[in-house]
Amino acid sequence: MSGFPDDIPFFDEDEPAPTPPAAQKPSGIAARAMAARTGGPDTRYLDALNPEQRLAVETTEGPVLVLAGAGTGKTRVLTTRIAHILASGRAYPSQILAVTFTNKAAREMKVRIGTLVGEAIEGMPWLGTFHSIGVKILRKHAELAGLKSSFTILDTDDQIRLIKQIIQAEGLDDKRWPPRQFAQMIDGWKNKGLAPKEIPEGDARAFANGKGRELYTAYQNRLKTLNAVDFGDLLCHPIRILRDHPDVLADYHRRFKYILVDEYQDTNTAQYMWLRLLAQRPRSTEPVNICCVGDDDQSIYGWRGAEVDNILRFEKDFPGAAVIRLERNYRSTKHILGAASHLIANNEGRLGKTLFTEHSDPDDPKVKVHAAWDSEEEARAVGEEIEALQSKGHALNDIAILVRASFQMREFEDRFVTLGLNYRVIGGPRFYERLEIRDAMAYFRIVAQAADDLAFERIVNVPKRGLGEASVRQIHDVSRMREATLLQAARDLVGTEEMKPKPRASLRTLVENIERWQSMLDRTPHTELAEMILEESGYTEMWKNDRSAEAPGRLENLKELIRSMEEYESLRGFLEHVALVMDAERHEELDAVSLMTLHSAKGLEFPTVFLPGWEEGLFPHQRALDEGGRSGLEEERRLAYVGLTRAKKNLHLWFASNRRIHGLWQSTIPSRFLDELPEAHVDVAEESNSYGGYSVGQPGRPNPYGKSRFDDQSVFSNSYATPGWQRAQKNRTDATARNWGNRSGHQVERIGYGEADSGYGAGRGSVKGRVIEGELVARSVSEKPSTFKVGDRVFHMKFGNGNVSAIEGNKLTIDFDKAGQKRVLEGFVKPA
DNA sequence: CCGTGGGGGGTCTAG
DNA sequence: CCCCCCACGG
Repeated sequence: MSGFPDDIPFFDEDEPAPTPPAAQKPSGIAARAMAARTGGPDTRYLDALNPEQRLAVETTEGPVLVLAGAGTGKTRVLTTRIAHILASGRAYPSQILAVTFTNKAAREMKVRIGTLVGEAIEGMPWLGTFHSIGVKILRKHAELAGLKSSFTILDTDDQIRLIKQIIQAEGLDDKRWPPRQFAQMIDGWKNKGLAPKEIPEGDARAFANGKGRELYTAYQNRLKTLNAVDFGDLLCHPIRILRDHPDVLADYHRRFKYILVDEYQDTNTAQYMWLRLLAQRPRSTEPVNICCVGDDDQSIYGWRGAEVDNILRFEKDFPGAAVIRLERNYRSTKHILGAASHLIANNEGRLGKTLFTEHSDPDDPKVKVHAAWDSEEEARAVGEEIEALQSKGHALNDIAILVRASFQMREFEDRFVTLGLNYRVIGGPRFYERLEIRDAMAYFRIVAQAADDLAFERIVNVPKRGLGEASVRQIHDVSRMREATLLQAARDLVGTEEMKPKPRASLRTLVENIERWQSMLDRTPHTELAEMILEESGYTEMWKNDRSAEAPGRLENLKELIRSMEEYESLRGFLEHVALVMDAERHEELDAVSLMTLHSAKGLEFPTVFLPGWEEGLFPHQRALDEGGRSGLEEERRLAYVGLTRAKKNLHLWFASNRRIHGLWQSTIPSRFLDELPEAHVDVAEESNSYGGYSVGQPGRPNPYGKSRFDDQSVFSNSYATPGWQRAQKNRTDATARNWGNRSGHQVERIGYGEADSGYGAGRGSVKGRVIEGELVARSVSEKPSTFKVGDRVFHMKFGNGNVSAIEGNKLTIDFDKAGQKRVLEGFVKPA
């Protein structure tokens, strides 16, 4: 039995009242509208806009594409546009569909619309992320997807465990066919909106000896019996429902008078299909009032299926669309904008925008480029710089460090801990991904949704109650035999003699507890119930008895969990929230440096920004280059652009000549992106003392060069002429050349992070002049026909013999007899 | 049934 | 290097 009543009204409570907005209770917009009765409509909110922004706000009818560069007031336009639609009486709040990508963006929009129009935001039920709106649609029409409206949303962890079970059930070796990899494939298919029967034959064959499609089907079936969906389904199910049920679609067409999309450049194919379905009006000449806002230069989610193409072809998709460019930047100095614009100009395939600022101060500092010996040095120097700023009264809240990869954060954290400098990690290990939170949530889930077998499995022996693998298998057997949920199976099992007395008694207690909690669900305040569950299950007890260092923190987190439940009206609402959201705890009041990845920095701004790790292989990231070729490089460049444009005033770029990657110290080359910065806006910083702190050949850190290449740098002043810089340049060119050499057929392979030769090792051979990176990477995606074909028997130096199972450009997917499935470059295999 | 240690593999990045 | 998984022994 589901714990959720199926008749909760999530949908109809927001039907517009039969009276026009101006006649509603005099609050919020209505108040404004009424106040305006005497003298025309109150449109003071328009006064804060520049002409382009104002055009974007007032062009309410028909399709509109707003190309909004970084810092040009994109959010202001979106929120003001909504406010304008509301205040001018064009639509009710519930008739506006506004989608964002992140919960943070959705939250921010709600707040800002709130300040514009008053407190009427309760009535914006369709403002949210693609996923949260997907949930809403799916809950309403769950039965059309073969689900009950109480379905649970699995997170990545659950998803992988489920896939693992399915792979094992097929009798396959989950070592050879990693569930994780398959989960990514499924994700990829769902990003394209593909059901099992729609996936390309090649894809289907690429996994588990051709069982890809079968496994995908089995996975979907399993989800259905679990009454569960994964993230991808939150888009795919609604698409199918809207596509297959014209009456339902027509309903939404009537409902949504205006559609707004934030970050349109990040939409994937499924999201695009979803939007098209809702925006298209087949039997009507009425214009489609869709407004997409985005910036092709800030498209940084290609790796998870985003199609920049969606924004590039907007005008084709929506004929007669108005395209409005916002290029007036309010955020950054001219140096920062100059650097960013110059860098991004290296990309092809842009819609083209040039940011400018009218604000210019001769005292504005140029962008500074710094060199460090290694990553520890980098962290130390940045720490010192921040301390210096702090002592000059600079708020830590105004400082951010943006890294390419999360492993870079650790050194900064370590450093800040020793310095006693406050910092906060944004988007770090997420609150709800923590062990104790996931456990607690599993308890809540099984109570709210009895069919949630994954939740049951997770907690059946947590805390330890003597129900080990043997008992769990017994429960599983019964469940399969009776086609019942694990909980039902467990209930059946305790009534028999099949289990030994001890596990049976403890299973009985558990089942009875769960049933009792379930029966209380509707009549007990949910926070109270949640506390009760954690107490009576022995879960909090378990951590109280745990003497490890983390235990107190975990208890604290559990308290925090209960506390955060108070904001929600029911356990159900809360579970949904957690499945979709739950960013880490925010301590806004604390003055602290922000530490995050470049990806999570999009949309933010800080007066002072540090961008460490500008080295080849890290930024641009090797994997992006290997897997994405030229377009991968361009995406990395856009990421760099995003990073640069986060800064308002002070911008510091760093590279370290040595970095530890998976435990090994490797020497590195400055990022090619540093070369793409305009000298007019950049200073190479002279470090007064940052090299004094380490000594050459310090224990535990062998110095491959004997003497630091930067030892004598400080003799020279700010210029690209320092020997360190020049040597770094030379080093870079040489090594790029070596990579080039390698790629055309020598030892290097970069499958995962393994032991593969870094490619930056001993030099050999050289190519004169500067290697143009575009051509270098373009090779790996060239579509020239492979010399191999599917089914060929091949030999690889490292992995041995195998069969080609898929070909993509010059990359082959090969099922090796011993090593399993790998993707390798064609140059590394020869016919067997 | 549960804890430990060896071995192998590998997280860039949302929801 | 670090984490996860599995085999093994108590």
